[in-house]
Amino acid sequence: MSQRKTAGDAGRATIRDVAERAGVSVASVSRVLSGNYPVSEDLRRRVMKVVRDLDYVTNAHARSLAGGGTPTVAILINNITGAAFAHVAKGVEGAATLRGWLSLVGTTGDDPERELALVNLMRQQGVAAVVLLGGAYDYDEYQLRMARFARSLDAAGSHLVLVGRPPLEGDVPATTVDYDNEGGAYAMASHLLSAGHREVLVLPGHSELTTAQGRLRGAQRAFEAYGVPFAPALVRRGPYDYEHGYEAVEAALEETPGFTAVLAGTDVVAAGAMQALRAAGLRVPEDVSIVGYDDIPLASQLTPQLTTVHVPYEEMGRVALRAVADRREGVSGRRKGRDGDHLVLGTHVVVRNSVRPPATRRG
Amino acid sequence: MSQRKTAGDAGRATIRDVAERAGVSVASVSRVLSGNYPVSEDLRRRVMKVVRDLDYVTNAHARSLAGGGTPTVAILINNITGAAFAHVAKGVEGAATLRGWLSLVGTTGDDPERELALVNLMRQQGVAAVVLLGGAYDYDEYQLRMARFARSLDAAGSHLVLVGRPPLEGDVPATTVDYDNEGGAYAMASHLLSAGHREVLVLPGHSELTTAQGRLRGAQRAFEAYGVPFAPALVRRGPYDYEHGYEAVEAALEETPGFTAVLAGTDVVAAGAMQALRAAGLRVPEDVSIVGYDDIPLASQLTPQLTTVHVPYEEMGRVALRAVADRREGVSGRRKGRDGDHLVLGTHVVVRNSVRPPATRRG
DNA sequence: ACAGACGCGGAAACCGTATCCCACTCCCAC
DNA sequence: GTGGGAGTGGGATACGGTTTCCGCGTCTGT
Repeated sequence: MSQRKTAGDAGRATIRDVAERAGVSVASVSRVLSGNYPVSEDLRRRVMKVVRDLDYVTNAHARSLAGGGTPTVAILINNITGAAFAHVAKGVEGAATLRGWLSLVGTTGDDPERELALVNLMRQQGVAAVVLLGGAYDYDEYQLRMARFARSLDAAGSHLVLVGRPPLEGDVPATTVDYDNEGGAYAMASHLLSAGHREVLVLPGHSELTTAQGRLRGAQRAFEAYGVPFAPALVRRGPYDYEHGYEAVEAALEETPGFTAVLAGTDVVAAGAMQALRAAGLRVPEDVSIVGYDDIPLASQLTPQLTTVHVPYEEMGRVALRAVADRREGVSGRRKGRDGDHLVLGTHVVVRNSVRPPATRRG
Repeated sequence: MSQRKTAGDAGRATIRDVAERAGVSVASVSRVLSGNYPVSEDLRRRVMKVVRDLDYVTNAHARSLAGGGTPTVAILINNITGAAFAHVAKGVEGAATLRGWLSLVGTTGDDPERELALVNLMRQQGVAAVVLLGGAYDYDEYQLRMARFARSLDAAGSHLVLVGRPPLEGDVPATTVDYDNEGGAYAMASHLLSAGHREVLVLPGHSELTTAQGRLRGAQRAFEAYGVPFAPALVRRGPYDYEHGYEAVEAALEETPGFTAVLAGTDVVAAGAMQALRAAGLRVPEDVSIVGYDDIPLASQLTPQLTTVHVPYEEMGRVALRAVADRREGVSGRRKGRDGDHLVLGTHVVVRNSVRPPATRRG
């Protein structure tokens, strides 16, 4: 007596239990369930009945081990709570589910250690791809770190996808899905300038954050194009959050008043800025105009509704997953990774009603 | 010649590759890596060097199959984008990562079919628990469906956790993490009534949504306690979104003007309502007061900042995971599932500045 | 110096599934 | 009636680890 599991007891039913109970072989059950092999109608019925009776589901781990298995994509994100990247995650997850893929999610909380740990964890899981969301901090070490991730994942048959970050330098096996960050900032700043604003408070974000760098560059280019001097005193840096927007405006009103518009690096920053202006008794947009960036739902829910730059976050997520899926299909070329490595999506200004020409008050 | 994989080629390195290259047995490598067995320092060093050289990670599927493996919790959610439930997800994920657990995430998009498919998928994955987020639609079929999920998962050694929904009836193996929904609504409505408001526009949400039912009940109880008649004409139903808030107020201003306050079922609905009032030339809170529910970041970012009910969403997520983890430790009692089955967290009103006593204008 | 005990390395069984390959059956055509 | 072909069932094996059991070597105590 081999004393196997006393049937029907604890744990889940195995394919053997099903086979035994249906009086067929294990292989037949597997074939009925995977459906990629012809079986008689009678067999199918018998097996399916037992499957329903036992409420049997195949063990995904065993299945993956044996070669099959549902592909899984890992989503690594700083903070699920951020509206912008939640939308990207939604795009990835939605596209994944559509193809029957699974989505693992991990949050890094801006901690490089945790990021490393998570990438390794995902590597263990044998994920088809790791999608890294969010602007990166452009430390020296960053490029090396990411390159190592990329090669490591590539060697394990997986793939690294960077969303919303600039592409990696050199011949690194990674895909980047990006948006025209600088172009959006250029257009947004131009909008303000063409409305007549000349003294603009700029809140671009942290200087190490690649996203912030791009947005600032775009704004600068616009100022140059309009021949308007870019006053460093009117640039205030800080994190992409509500509090920063509030405090920056508060401080600017104190130290460098006279600006007629605020160019915020983010809708959330713009919201904080708007609140601070109100608290100081200024009206938006009558006294001061404000623009944001991202076009998250908040932008259209503020009063006045925010003129901002639309970024196709959810589509970026979908595109990222498609890139991975396509690459997985086209295993023919083997060592490719040439095209489709860097996808850039467009942005555009959404005009609402937080901008007016400046009141004629400075002299 | 057994013609195994030509070492160092495609795919990931196996434990055998490591063993071979280090000149030790497979078992030794496993022991070094899992660390649950004494090994000599020399062996450890030799193995670890090869592990680093090969950038080896264990195959999670194989490990799970063999009994070990990292526990995984599945988070099923209607829409990641919703701020409230994103916070719950964050709580679950954070607590999971803290314990070295993994988080799978799936979105159901309010589709029962997809929910079913996802629960089955998660069952295949052998997850330690399935956490279902969000208010439920109280159809007749719902209770049966959930009970089936619960039993099914329980039989497979997993567990169902309902967050933000009322508990299941009968002896169902599921855990519920809830908050004092009705109590919060009672307190919120009382706040409005004690400020002197008598004509209150109520936007409770969809009548089939359990969350909405609770919030409406709480409000009604408060009205009764204050001896204020609850006017059905001033109740407008609809989805929990910005547009509904806007349109409901628009319609109410047309059909049943004279209300001095809006009791919104959600902060987002409140935001819509606020916008509509402004569009109609009314000031908040001077002409009309508004209160929300949920206390998402948006609430404090609006102008004026919204008085609302704080719901400990992130903590609910943490509590949910802890409940699962505890249950998993305490396998001693075997057939328990008695206590800890229904956890209720408290809510409280957060007073900001969207409420004022009604202007003396009605006669 | 010898016996016993302890520590550590290695072979093999097993986890649950998919699949290759072979054998068997049934049917049809010659 | 028999041979061949098509179609279906079943046994064996691989997937990558973990773990148990066993054996050998060395250290210690008397």
